[in-house]
Amino acid sequence: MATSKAGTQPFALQPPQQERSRASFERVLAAGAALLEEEGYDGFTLAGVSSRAKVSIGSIYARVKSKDDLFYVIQDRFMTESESMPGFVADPDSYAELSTKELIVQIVHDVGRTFQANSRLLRVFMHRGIVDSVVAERSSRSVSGFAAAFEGLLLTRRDEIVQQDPELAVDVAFRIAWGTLARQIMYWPTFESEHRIEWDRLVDELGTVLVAYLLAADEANAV
Amino acid sequence: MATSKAGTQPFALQPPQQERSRASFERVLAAGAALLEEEGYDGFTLAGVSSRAKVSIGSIYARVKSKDDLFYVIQDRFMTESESMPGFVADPDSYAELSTKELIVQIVHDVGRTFQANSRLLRVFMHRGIVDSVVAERSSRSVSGFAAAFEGLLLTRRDEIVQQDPELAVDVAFRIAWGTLARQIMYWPTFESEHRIEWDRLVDELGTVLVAYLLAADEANAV
Amino acid sequence: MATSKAGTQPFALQPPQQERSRASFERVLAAGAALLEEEGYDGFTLAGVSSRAKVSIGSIYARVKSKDDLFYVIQDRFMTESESMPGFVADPDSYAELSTKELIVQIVHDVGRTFQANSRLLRVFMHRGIVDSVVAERSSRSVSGFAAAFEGLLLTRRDEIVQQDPELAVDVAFRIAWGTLARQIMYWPTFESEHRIEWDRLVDELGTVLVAYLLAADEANAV
Amino acid sequence: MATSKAGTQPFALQPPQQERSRASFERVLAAGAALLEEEGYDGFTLAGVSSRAKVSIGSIYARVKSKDDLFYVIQDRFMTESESMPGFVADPDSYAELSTKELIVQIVHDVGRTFQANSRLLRVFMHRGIVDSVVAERSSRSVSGFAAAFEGLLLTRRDEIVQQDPELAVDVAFRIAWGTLARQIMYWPTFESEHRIEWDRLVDELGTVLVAYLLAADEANAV
DNA sequence: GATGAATGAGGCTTCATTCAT
DNA sequence: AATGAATGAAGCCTCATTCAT
Repeated sequence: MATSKAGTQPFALQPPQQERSRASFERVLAAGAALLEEEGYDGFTLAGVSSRAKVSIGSIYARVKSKDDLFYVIQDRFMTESESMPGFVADPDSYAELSTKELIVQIVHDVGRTFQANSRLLRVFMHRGIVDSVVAERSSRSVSGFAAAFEGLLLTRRDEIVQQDPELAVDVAFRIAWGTLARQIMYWPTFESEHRIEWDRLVDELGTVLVAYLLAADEANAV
Repeated sequence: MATSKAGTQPFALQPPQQERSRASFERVLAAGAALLEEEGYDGFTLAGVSSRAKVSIGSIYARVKSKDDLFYVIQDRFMTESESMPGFVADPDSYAELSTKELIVQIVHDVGRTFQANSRLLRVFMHRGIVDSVVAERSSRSVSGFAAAFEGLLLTRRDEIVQQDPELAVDVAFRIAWGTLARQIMYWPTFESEHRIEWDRLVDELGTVLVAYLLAADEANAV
Repeated sequence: MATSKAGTQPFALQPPQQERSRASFERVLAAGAALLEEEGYDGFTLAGVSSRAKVSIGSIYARVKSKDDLFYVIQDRFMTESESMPGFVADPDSYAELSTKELIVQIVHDVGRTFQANSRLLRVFMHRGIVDSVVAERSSRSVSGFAAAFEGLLLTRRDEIVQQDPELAVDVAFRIAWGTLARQIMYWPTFESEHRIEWDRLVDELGTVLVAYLLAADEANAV
Repeated sequence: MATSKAGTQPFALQPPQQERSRASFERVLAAGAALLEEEGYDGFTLAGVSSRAKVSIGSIYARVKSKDDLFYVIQDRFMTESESMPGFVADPDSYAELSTKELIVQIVHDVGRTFQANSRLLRVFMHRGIVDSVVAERSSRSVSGFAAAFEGLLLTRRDEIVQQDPELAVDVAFRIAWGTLARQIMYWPTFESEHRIEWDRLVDELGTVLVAYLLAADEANAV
């Protein structure tokens, strides 16, 4: 079982007292993220981050308790960046005009776009999440936020949902969209079925699935 | 041994006087799998396997080219064990009597049971699959086999599938079932939505989703 | 300083009692020599010899005390093979007709041919000789035999040697021929001077040198 | 540092605050060289160097990419030390006054002295040179430099050389001197002929040989 | 006698973390 | 405060030698 690190307090130990210091830690985070993207977790060494950021290892340790801790901060940074969020989280109001069916399809597309845009880093977070419960917990928290937005948005159309328990249904709907696409990204480009359907097709089809589930099969097929 | 993968397959010596040797390598594989289950990939060290199996490191290397290779053999062994296969793969004929709706529900349950029974090892294979393409490839091949069985079974009821492209639909259905459940296992026990619905409930609901998608919403709701 | 193994008794521990056993040890020696030629000393492992000779490691150890010992036996075998000897050692009488100058030139050519024909193995023996005094001692003994033949042959023309101490002179002559050519072989194909003169040219020139030294410069130049 | 060989050259960090670090790496090089001298290449282990230099293994790896690389650096250091160079390389001008015959004799003595003073390390470099082409290449380059100096010096007296091709002749002369003496050092103290003439005698005689070859036998004998 | 599986010491290398400057 | 040199535990792998069968 992975070591349970829940409860550690990972954020910056000292409030940055100088601008220069803040900027250099910022470089550390950027360098770390870049390294993770380019070389995966195996290439993420403190020596590498230090030399890439042009910040000494000692300075990194002044801000962060351990390598794991640095990873957590990078993950945090990533998760709060707007580019890493699906559109329906960043700007839910703009979906008001859509029909429910269109809304579902649109939301699924947002999820798909998010995964494609961040696949490398997401893969690294999945990788570590399996082994480090702090990472898993944080990923989970972030995704829960997305789930809440997703579900909130759909529940504004609660009357149209045909399932008996709409709360449950939208939760399941989110898991399906997120889980299925996450899985493709994870082993990308190795797909697990012989039919190597393309990403866009899969995203479209996921829309169909959720429409069928939440609204009605008839509706789904009436394209 | 089922799947023969030239080049990465273990040595497979002659049985005669190697009986003792075969038994000791069997202990190595068991020890390795146990270590992986209990401590994850980080705990999987040659020293650990050696001492747990009571087999010297040198003996392990007599059968296997490298640590990675040992991992592959363990993976292979796991993938060809019947306990690691969903029921619909091991024994597809016994599903003939079921109605299509029952069949779908049953198949999804099979998938769910497989994940629950093997969650620890599956998590390790996912973990390594992200980083080691041989592992990913093998996992993928195994899952492809399940997908083929899944799809084959559903396509015997092709007439009842309402989607315009039944081949695509059953492929998507498999990805949804597999991907969603794999994802839950991956971060187990951390779920990504606030609603911590239990595993069985999710499996049930997945059945509903796929029935709605493949057959019709009406059917799905007529519980 | 390399471990001094002088005094160990390296030859076959047991007289071969059966023909079959003798033949199999013969295969061991051949396999060992082939391995040494093809892969150098680093590729000379007992596992390699055993599998190549199709003789078990245990059987090898029945004939030989250690890996070093096996090497010694192979070296011995090589040194007593006629192919590894210069012509003037194998058949000194056939040089009787030559003029002294021709004799010198011919002898040097013999040395050159010997080195070229056996360069790979000779290199291995040099390599080990630096580190293992038993190997050095044996090489030395073998070369001493060649030296004796060389010197004996030249001393039949003692009257023509212009140096004051003909015994010394022919000894030096041999060292020069042997040493210079051995050195080229050793680092072959890396030569140590910018002029990459070819082997044959060097051999010719060595003849000239020795004629000049032993007979007279005038004689040498009167080609 | 003299010869700059891009790619294989050590890191060469800035002097400032690395003074301590430079000193410790110096200790590493000294310990390595001492180990090589005392125990040969087999005794040259990182653990040995580390404990002898009182520098951690990790620190060694901060300066050097691998064990081989450390060896190269030691070799480089050795080759650029003035003590390892024959006098005619370090200070060719001081030979201007000598007669050509005296020059030849003196140069050969220089070579002899170089070999005697550095026999242990030279033996190690020969040993590795057989197996590691980088070592061979570097040795070769160093010796080529000596050869050039040797040949340059002799060619200032080109008119006195009786051989038809003076360039070739001095090249051969160098090979003979270097090769013959290198060979004696290699198997030191085992000589290959029964006459165990002493080193100095051999060096003297080599002088005679080269005088006879380059100038004339008469000259050589007129001692 | 022959076999070859088993042993395990010993070698190289990496990298998170510490701490003197 | 910042630096980056130093540490050394821990991991993987090889192969000569032994010994049960």
